[in-house]
Amino acid sequence: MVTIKQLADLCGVSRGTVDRVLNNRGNVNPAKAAMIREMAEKMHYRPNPVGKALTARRKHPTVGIVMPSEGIAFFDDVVTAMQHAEEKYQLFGLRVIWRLTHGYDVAAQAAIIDELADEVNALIINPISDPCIVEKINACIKKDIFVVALNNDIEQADAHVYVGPDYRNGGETAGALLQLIGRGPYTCGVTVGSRRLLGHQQRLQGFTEAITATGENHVAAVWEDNDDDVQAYEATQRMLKAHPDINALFLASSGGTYGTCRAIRALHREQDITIIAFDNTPPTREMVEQHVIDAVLYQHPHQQGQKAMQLVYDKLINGLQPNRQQYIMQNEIRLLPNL
Amino acid sequence: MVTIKQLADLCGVSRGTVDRVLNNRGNVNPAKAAMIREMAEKMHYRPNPVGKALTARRKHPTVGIVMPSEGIAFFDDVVTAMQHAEEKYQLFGLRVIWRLTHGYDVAAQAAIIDELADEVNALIINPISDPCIVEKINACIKKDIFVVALNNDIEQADAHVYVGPDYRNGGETAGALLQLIGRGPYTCGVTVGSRRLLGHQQRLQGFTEAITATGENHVAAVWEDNDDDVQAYEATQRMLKAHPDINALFLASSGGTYGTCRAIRALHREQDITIIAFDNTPPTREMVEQHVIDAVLYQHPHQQGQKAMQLVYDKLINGLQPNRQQYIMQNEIRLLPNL
DNA sequence: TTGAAAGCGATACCAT
DNA sequence: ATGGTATCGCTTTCAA
Repeated sequence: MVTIKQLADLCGVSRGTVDRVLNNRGNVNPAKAAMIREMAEKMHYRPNPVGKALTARRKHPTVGIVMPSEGIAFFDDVVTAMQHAEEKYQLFGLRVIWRLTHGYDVAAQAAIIDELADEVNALIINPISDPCIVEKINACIKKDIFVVALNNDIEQADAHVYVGPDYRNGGETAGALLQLIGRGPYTCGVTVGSRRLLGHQQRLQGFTEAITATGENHVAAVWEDNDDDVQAYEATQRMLKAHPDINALFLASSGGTYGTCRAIRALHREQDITIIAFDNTPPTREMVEQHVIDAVLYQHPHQQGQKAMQLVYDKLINGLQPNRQQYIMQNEIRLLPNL
Repeated sequence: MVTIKQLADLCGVSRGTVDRVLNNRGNVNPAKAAMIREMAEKMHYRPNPVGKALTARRKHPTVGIVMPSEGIAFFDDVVTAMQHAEEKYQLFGLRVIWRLTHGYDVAAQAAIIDELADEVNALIINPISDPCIVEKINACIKKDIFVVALNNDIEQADAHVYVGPDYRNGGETAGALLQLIGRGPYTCGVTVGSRRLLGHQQRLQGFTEAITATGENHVAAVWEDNDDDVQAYEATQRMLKAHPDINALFLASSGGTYGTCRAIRALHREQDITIIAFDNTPPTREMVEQHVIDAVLYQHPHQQGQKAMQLVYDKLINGLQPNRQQYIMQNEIRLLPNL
């Protein structure tokens, strides 16, 4: 483990010069710079993260967290994990600015990004899929802000990291499980939050392909609940009357799960409809306990929050780059005992 | 974030004195010591982990890893995760001594512990359940070695941390899944590595209770495979001939899974026997792809290794205590798409 | 018993 | 363009 001091001695220069070279701060004789770089390479120099951490505080390492998490049970768990991480990492000098909002409002999120852009060195954001937001985020990245997209990726954005689920695989997994349960042939209903939500569409695609592969199942209806329990309740009632032969439901939505299940119970269909839903939230758990929901797909909310914070900590405090561009959480199947 | 220097100034003493008090090194006027302690409390002093890390290297922080992992596919993943962690943490000055052995030999493991006891500050060990080992480990703990029991807890041991699965819950989860699959009533066969393996017994108990709760299923036979594919192959052939009505298998063993599945195929019973096995290892995966195994219980080998190393790093390098005594991994249900 | 000072590794600033 | 020095928080050693 060679240090910057040893490197300086080996090269016959001062630590300051080595530091300037290795961090591209300029003002160094090109020939000398080349020599130092070569020596660093040869000696396998790696900056010691502890030394970096000690000086990092001067930059007031700060991360902004932007999540429309209020009222979304799944995000509560993500946020809780990030709060735990904050507690731990603040001992290391990391500061956190929270911007938790209610609902998806492009203008509001854009304003928050603008506001934070001058105060933070890193940004953890659940971005709304909108060109305006993408643009703002690209501006942040240009300003050398380290950006982590959480739970929803930003397709056209510059260099950043994604932490979140593989939506398509969630649908495929649900489809495989439904077939394993073996109460088919299935006539399926699928709920999504909104047709505009890319992730939910991907779940639907994965699910449809999985269950139709054998030719004996099909998706009879897809409806939106706008992540709202009342809308979900009414839509479910309506759709089940229109499609009385539906015998399986895939709840690709997150917010309306409870409303959907209440509708099923009201129609006394919980016995003959197999239901797979997402996320181990209190209402979902209740419906599993009451044997309305048969299985839950779990997307590691805690891991998502923790990983996002850890990436920021490693970058800002220890000067360590992430070793991937995407951190994809597994879709886990959970039943009552392992919920 | 008050520092030791600020504390010293507040108390009108030197940093050295504060350090002696807070680390109980003695040689301090009792009245002064009490005053300093009080002030530290009042100011919510928490030692800065970065400062600790910077000086930790003088103690040559070293962890010994003792695992009978050779030839056990599941442990390969645990070890791989620990190797990745080693790579990262060695930048922080952590040193690792590996002692990976083949097979469970009490005398051999005891000898390794003795050998390491003088060289390490921490020990990550997959302990053999044996009084002799427990005694050795307790001796380590008395010597202030930080002990992490990995994948198998040491019941009668002194203060230590456990990282690993909840075996009983693994059985319960398998039982719940089998019932959800709904090809019952089930006549079950169960394989364990050995009757002496506590974890496998707990899986069996959890499984049995789960499937017999409704009264329509039962466990017809339990056999050992000693984690050996050939033994597993023969035992399975024998048991399925003795119990031709078996229509479900719970492979609570780890090592013999492939042998068991080969026997099933040789008997052409893969269509009518539902099989649940543990661990996403290459042979298991192959049997899932060939539709011999219906579902796999995944025990987060990677997380297990990573968490064990992280606990050691936090303790030795940052001076942070673990915040739990047990880190229990979830039992996850995996099918082909999310394997 | 106590204080003063050096050192860990990287960085920032000031003087040259 | 370059070197020297102080700094971050904590530990350890040496001197008093």
